[in-house]
Amino acid sequence: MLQDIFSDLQWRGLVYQTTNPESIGAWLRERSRVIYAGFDPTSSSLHVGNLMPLLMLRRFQRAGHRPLALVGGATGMIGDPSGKNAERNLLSADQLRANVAGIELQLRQYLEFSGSASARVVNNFDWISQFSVIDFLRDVGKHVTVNVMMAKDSVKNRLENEAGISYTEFSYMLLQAYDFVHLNRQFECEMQLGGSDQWGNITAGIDLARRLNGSHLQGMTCPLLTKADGSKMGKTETGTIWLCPQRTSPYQFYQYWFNTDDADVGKCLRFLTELSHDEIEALDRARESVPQERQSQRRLAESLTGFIHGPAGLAKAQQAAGILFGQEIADLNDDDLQQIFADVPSCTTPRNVFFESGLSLVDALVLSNLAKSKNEARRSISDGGVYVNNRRMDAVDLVLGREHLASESMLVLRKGKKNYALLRLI
RNA sequence: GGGGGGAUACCGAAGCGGCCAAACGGGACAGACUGUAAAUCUGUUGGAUUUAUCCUUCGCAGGUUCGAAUCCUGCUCCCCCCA
Repeated sequence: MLQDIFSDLQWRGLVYQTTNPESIGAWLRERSRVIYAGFDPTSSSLHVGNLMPLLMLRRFQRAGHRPLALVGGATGMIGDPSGKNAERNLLSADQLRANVAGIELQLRQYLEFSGSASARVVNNFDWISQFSVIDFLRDVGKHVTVNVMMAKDSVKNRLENEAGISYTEFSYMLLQAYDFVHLNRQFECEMQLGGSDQWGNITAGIDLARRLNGSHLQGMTCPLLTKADGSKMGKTETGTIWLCPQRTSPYQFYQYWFNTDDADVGKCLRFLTELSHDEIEALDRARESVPQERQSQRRLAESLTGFIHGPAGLAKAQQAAGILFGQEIADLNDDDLQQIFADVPSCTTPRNVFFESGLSLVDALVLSNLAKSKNEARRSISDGGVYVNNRRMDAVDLVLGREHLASESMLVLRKGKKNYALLRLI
């Protein structure tokens, strides 16, 4: 059951460059194709920058094609010069192995591995490591002229740059080109996807496959996911937004998308969700008429968090969002609180003293570093800026006791809108 | 080497014997408003406290004085001009 995926991709603005733009839609409708996209093991987790190719593979899979996710265990040892203006540091073999393992695990989680269009994850180390230098130079290198390689943007930019390009990174393109040839032979893979910076590598693969296999392969690139101000999506002042919950909690992930600028959210909905055209257009209109409701951002955050962290992760993120934005905290247990406030600093106080004589709110604020001095703590309280379990406390002489606990052994202090601290009894 | 100017709180900057914990501006922190935005408005901005008071702070160390950020002596550092 093939769906017309190409016109959907065009509608979403996801088609940047393709081989044979006028016939590729028909080519895709003809029969189920095997389609590949590569993932660099530069880290042990995928990040927001990998979402585009990952989601592209999923879209093709849903439309009835078979996705092939390639982890660059071999190419990662070399370093892709595309889109980089400086030579990369080489990763150690151990580091790389760990990264490959982490990424494979994630890919398995996000693609479908059963049914007629079941996905496959491959590692190019498996075939590239089999090559001897002589074989590689004779069988692959002989078919590519340096003239063509130097004309590719990824190389040209670096030749013009005074930092130059090492022979190692210069060779990268040949490895990726050979991957396509190999996947074509072994899995009948006929199409490669990538970001717009991958066009040179993709076409190199297509050329090589024509010479070595006599086959006519296809390529397609997506636009890069950038914000209206030109900066990259998926980075914050505090760093990269990762897909693994250990590095970026589902809550942080949800918040990242929820805070998307109005100017960017329409593009994100098209690029990163599988919502219907009707729904996306309805959200566009809602953003015009009732921007304050932030429907688009909410839907985007829900869709992506649900996809990456599952329904349970989404529910936790939403619960955390509600609580961190002022909902009163009650009837929770230690585990829930710990989850929600995972990123919030905590402090401790002895249980027996707390139960016997209590702890003054002023002392608690100083203890938790929410206030630098008792004076400052008092000031904040009388300003109305201090909350316990999200309920405003305006009595300067308040003493905290058993009745203020939010769960078995914790209570939540807050100063101002967003400064939280967890107080735990030990 | 000679002459002149300066060092004040998070930053800039006023104060030049008591009314100085120190004007004003920025920043920061709260509150209101708002769309988890921006702008705006209000309050706070050395420490302790029973909010009245005490303690510490105006480059460093001494001194004069009932009283010093303010006057005197020495020291350290910075800037400018002349050689």
